[in-house]
Amino acid sequence: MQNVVNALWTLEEVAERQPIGVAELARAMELPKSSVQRTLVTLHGAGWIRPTGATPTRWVVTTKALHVGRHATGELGLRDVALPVMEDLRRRTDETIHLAVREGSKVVLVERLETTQPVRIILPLGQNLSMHASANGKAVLAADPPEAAERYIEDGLRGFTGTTITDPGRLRGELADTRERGYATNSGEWRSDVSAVASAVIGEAGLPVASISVNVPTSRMTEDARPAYGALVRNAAKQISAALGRAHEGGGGR
Amino acid sequence: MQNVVNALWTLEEVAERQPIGVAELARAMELPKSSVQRTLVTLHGAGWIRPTGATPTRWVVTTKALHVGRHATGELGLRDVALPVMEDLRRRTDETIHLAVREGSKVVLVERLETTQPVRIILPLGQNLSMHASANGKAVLAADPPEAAERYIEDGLRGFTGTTITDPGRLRGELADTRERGYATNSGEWRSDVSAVASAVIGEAGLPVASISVNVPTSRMTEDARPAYGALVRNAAKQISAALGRAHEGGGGR
DNA sequence: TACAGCGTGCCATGTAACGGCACAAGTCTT
DNA sequence: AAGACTTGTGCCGTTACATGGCACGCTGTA
Repeated sequence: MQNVVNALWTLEEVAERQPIGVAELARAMELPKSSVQRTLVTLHGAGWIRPTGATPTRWVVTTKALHVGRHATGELGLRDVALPVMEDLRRRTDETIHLAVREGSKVVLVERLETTQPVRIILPLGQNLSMHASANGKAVLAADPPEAAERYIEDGLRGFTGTTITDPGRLRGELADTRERGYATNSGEWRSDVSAVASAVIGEAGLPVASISVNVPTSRMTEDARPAYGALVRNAAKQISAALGRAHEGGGGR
Repeated sequence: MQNVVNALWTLEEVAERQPIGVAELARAMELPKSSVQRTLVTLHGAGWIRPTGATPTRWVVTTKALHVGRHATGELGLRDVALPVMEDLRRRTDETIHLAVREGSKVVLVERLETTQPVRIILPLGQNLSMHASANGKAVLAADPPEAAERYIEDGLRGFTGTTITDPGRLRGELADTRERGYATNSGEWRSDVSAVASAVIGEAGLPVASISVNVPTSRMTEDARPAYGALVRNAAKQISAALGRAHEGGGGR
């Protein structure tokens, strides 16, 4: 099914480069122009992309992908279970709450509630989070079996800011601290002006399936606030984990 | 490219019914089991779905669709332009702000900022909004050329709550009021406990490309608040429209 | 005026998608 | 406890259909 793979690839490229035309896209993908053209028409027919209306024809993605993507919360019903807990957490902290799901060796942002306070950056849903330079990533890594964490560490730890942990030994220590405390921290290790605390959500298999975090501008993250937020986020994660387990026991499904 | 169409359809069905196995999916889609099986493996290879790990194999969608979908804001750079305005609007109102884009005869939620106040429902991104029973929809419809609105009206106006406008004449009057005021309203016409005011974002072609709204629990939407919020949302939409125009004039390109 | 870029459409070739079928493993029923 | 059902997976001959080179009409530029 090579053509399906090509079609999906084309879709991704359109999303990345939109608005874009046939010729430019074919050049970028190093594919015959007529093949790309046929694929674009097909994707349009299926409702995944649409022409902008301009001449020459430029293509952009539709919201079809969003429709599909909103189901991408990993565990069944994770969003429904997590949202009330996230709301409560935001009410108590008035800071930005993130929910990220584990996917292979990645952690992806799938839901968020924003603070009303002025804040520097708003991350788009679907954002990939670093495994070793984000609180959510470290929370998941700490809840993983040690072999999995080691495998990740061996791939190398990329630096983002001056405080990013790039030394394997220091990261191992940090993960041990995380396990002891019950929550992970991030002090401007990915973006220097963003700090956070996070705690992993444990699925029925005993493995981390998601993570919830409180995100705070580094300037507001005092040494008093950190453990307080940590305790809150730890309890929130525990609540969600318990609710997930119950959903599987009870007659939840259909 | 029938197989591509089938593959995309399969992806949608997996999203809708996840977690689901081959046999059940094949039955639901009335397609040969082996074809569905091959498609699932292909989608997995391309990274759009993944097995849950359970036996028998159940499939769920990955966050790939989210990655693609976050680019689906219609106009180039709409999100970047709109977010600061939305933040300002939320700061002034402390209510939930929605950004929706126009797509054919649909209006789809693509960005939101939540209030800190307790609220009934949080809509997921990608949610389809009604054209005649939501403030965002009516704002777009009012900014459309009259023929387009008439074409929509002729398809019939579905009722959702007791206050939904299902009479074509009343809707025409409402749209005229909207044009005069510069903002559309919704008084529990889709969900009885949600009211809103909205105003359309006009693209460079002079047509509505998006809409921004302030959403309030019906109990908090007093007769005093409505025009105040209306003026705010009208100005916000005007700001975004102007910024979009400028982006196209200036060297905003890459 | 000539040229180079664009999007679009055609068509003979040959690849690879199709789907019926069979099998192994597991689950519920009797 | 043993059959009668599921389930997911893999094979393989046939032929449908995806492929990509090519040519056309168009627009903006040199």
